[in-house]
Amino acid sequence: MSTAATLIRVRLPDGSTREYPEGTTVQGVADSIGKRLAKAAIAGKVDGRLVDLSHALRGDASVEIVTEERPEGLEVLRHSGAHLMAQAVRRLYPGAKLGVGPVIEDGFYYDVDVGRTLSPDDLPKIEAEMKKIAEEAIPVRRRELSKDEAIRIMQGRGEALKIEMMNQDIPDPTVSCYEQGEFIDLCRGPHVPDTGRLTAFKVLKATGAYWRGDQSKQMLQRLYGTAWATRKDLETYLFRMEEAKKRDHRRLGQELDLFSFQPVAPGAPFFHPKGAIVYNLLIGLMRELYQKYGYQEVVTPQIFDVSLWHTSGHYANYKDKMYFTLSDEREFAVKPMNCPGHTFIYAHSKRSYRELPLRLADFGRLHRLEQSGEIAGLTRVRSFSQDDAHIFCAPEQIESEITGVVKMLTEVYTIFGFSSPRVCLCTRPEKSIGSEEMWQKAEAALAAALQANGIAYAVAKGDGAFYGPKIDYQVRDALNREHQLATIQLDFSLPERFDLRYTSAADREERPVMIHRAILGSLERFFGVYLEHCAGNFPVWLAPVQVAVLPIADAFNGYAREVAEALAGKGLRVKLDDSNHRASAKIAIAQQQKVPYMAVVGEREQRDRTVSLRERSGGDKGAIPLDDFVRRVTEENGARR
RNA sequence: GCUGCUGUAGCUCAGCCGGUAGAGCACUUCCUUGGUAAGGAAGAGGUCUCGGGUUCAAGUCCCGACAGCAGCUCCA
Repeated sequence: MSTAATLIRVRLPDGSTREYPEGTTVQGVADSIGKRLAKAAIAGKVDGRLVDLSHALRGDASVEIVTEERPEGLEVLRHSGAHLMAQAVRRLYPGAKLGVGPVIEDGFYYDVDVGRTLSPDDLPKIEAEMKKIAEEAIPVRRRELSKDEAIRIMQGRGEALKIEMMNQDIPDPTVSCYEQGEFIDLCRGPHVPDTGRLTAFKVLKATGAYWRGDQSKQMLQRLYGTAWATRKDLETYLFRMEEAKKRDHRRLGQELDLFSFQPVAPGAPFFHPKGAIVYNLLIGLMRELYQKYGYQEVVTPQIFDVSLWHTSGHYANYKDKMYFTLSDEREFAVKPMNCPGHTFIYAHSKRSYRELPLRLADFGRLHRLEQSGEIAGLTRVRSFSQDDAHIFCAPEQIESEITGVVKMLTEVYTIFGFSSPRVCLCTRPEKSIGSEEMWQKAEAALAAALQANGIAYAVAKGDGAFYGPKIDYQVRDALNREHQLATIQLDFSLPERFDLRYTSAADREERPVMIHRAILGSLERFFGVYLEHCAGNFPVWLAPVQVAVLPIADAFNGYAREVAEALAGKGLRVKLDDSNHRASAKIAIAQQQKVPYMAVVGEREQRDRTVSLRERSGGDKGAIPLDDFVRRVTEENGARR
């Protein structure tokens, strides 16, 4: 160390300040703090900017050491994982071209062109090569290069895609590259100091992906991988994935006999009796709340003359997703939305401001021709219904109406155990109708309503409906995955297109505003999301079978029938299992069907007029009097628990 | 829609280098009448998704259709 070295002041997260010679690296700072930290360090944060450990400090700065357990540390680890995978691919498939390799939730991917499609057999080979490179502990070096020089290097390596990126997307005159052994990649970084830091990773799958997500461009192979700080974390993650698979709603739908799909109607679910019970209970809940929140339910047609869709703007903006039919020499379209139909009910009579807000709800079946590759289980279907409603109101009622929707929605989500939703304000999309002022007014009104209710939200530019901006609600499920459910859309266009009016207090003809809103959203999608959320363990009020009555032997079938009738008499859903299985088999079957309560009856129960209770969560809960049991389940059912 | 993978009994799946189809569960019948996660036996059940092609011979190989699954910018 030169005696003339200038000292710089480094502020640490705990507020303390230390002095170091200028040029000290982040690793150097970590080393000076402690052995454990020095070892766990994976990157640094200098004045809030993520940098490599090898980053040399050139002046006073606040420095944070990022360890691999921290979210940023994991991100660095995963980004390096992507490089490691790319290096393995370059070693195994000479001439392979690299696309992009970003970090994603729980892992990373890298798009590569290896001149053919990769099969599942390729994955273990790639992973084995990655292990080899990791064990070599190759130092990772950052290089700042001029763009021209970087392009020359990439040309030498045949990296056509990287060159395209530099030419088209990177305006900066200099770029950074990361080098590890014979491998070099264009990358912002930061990265781990050497490949030996990668100890827990796995190559997960390979699929096709278009270069830059553009269908007209070449198809690359997207390799997915994951990396974690420790092997244990990796195992936990893989276990979590297995658990998620077990509660996949398509699988549960089959196992619990809730619904099915048939090739004759792609994207259109068939709800079996048990599934239909749940489906109708969801509708029942909403109907009850409609009463409370002042909605009126209507029933409207399925198909309309195309002229209606021309007026509404759907023909121009939504035609690709609509079903058409030529019948009676007249062209009709199957409705993809309820809104235009509702305008007819509104316009059927002369409306006064005294009637507003008019809230019309409709569980009508909708059909949308989603792209064949988009449809999946219940989450993306072509035939569905929504807990849909349209609120016709005066402009000055917008805020209070939206407040009302927000209140109702909170009540609903509480019932289902979805908490802290994320809210988005979606603005004007490219394909849309209505004037610019109209949109600005509508977007401002939604923002005002959100602010008035103290709701934090993000803006999703261009994600609105074609007729107006919207507020979307995303909830997190039991596995911490996000799902979009509620939507609240503001619409000044349809009232104009259908020339809707009301007479104001000042006896003037005014234009109402329409608020489109759904809380569960599509009932089909909600069904799927909730089924996964509860893993098929429906609460008592939603369970297709609430109680399974299980006689120990035929001799007690009579009493078992009495028990079943006592429950059914209270409107409860009961299944009497009078098969000749043994009690333990009957229990296993009911357990697998995730029935909340099992009432086992034998000689003792018959004598004492009790049932031996067993809950889905397992274990014999002992005998309770039949009357008490009926009361308990009835109460729980009514309370929607 | 595009790319890849898959399609065998009601369900989950096996079926080798092409030689006429198998298991477990479920179902039917019989035996068993049992106390908290599956008692035993017998039987029935298949146009191997559909349509073409290659072959002496196709569930198996090739082409096409349909359906399902995964993916299709979370921007170096």
